[in-house]
Amino acid sequence: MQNSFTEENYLKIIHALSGRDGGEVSTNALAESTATRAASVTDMLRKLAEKGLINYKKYQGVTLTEQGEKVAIKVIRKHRLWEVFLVEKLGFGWDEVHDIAEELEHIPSEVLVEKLDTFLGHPKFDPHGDPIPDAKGNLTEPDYKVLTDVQIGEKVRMMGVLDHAPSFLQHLDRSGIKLGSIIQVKEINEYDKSASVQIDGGESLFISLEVSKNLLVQRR
Amino acid sequence: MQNSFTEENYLKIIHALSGRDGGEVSTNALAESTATRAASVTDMLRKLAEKGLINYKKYQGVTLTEQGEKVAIKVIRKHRLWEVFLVEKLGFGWDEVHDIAEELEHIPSEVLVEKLDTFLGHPKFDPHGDPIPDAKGNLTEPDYKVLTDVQIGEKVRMMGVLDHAPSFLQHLDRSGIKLGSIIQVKEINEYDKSASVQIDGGESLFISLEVSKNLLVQRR
DNA sequence: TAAAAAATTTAGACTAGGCTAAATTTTTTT
DNA sequence: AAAAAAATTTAGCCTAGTCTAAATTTTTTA
Ligand SMILES: [Mn+2]
Ligand SMILES: [Mn+2]
Ligand SMILES: [Mn+2]
Ligand SMILES: [Mn+2]
Repeated sequence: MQNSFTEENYLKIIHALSGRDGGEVSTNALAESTATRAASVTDMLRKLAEKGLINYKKYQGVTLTEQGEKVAIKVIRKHRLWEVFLVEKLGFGWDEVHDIAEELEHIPSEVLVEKLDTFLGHPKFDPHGDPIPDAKGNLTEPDYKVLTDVQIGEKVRMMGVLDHAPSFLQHLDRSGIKLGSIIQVKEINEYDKSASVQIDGGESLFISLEVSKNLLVQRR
Repeated sequence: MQNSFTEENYLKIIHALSGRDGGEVSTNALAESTATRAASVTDMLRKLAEKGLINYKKYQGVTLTEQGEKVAIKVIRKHRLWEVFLVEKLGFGWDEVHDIAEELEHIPSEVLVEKLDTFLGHPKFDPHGDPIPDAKGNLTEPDYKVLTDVQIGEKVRMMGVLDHAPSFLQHLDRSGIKLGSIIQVKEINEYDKSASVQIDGGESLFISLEVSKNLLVQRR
């Protein structure tokens, strides 16, 4: 049978929280991410386990089954493809598309997704630098590093963000930092770990530790 | 407050059933169109009346209030714009898009609709020839006539369909009849009212009364 | 114009998802 | 190794939307 919006959201969130290692996700973590109460999460977990989408033993946390993983990845694929559409075709800013994609990701129809993918030219990454799973369900997370791990003097390329909040993305816009930007770390302040960086060889600017922690970059 | 998917569907269906004259719609008609039972319709009508979206007095049938009409027209606008997108941009056939648009029409976000409209070049009609309401909520139904009302010898242009069923649309595809086709009525059989017509000056074909009744055309 | 038929509403119940408060289990501290 | 704290589950309840069966109102028919 079909999965509901709510079930799909749970699966997607379990996928995100269990990380690349596929570790157990706690009831409380899910309650936080779904903005519901722990008791409600427990109910849903029973149902998802019933449907064979998660492995769940009371008090032990949950992981996705193979089947649950497949569903989660399909939702993620749709979410990211729609984000590309919204930015590339409709002209939305990267800070505006998350909530809309959160709805569009639940529109059923395999053929719709594949036609959309073709229309967009089979993009590999979404507007935030996140990888788009392919039609077969393969999702490979590139191993970028965080800007805080970059040495002084090093030049790296901006590849993505950890924080997807509109306020953070807008802050990057105002700082002139975007996907593909070349960032050279000039100096790091001992006191607050803020950094002085140069973007695309332009003028220097200061960025806080909070910002550095949320920038994914790649050595070139 | 926001209206639910279900509420939006009811409003849209009430709009369709009350026709250009805005007449009362019966509980049973709604039950049929929503594929629910009359008792369920009654419950929903109480709720919609409560929200000021319909005029409802027990046993009297319903009409849309001005506010309800506005909501219905917004949903119709979204439905038809998404259908244009699916056909023009993604390459779906006109027989394949209705169910998908039935879901997409409920995605909220005014700005999404307006950007989509711009992206599509402000289309005036959807793939079935139905008029698309403008951003202000103006919806003007062109007054086409049905092919059964066309005299022998007359040449008309195919402008739309009354039946939107995939099977009917596919039948038209196989017959080579599409929006914009020039149809000349050659002969009408007394017995079953089937007609012999010529499409775009090509070879003649027979169409049944059932087909003629569902073709909207315009004198040229 | 009264009886029969049809349409509609009311009553009572169910499922999905959610909540609060209380009970239970696990984990952390002493 | 208890006791205390934190996490999780259970119990009981709520709303939206749906259903069936019964009651009521309107419409049709005789
Ligand atoms: Mn979602
Ligand atoms: Mn994204
Ligand atoms: Mn719909
Ligand atoms: Mn249409």
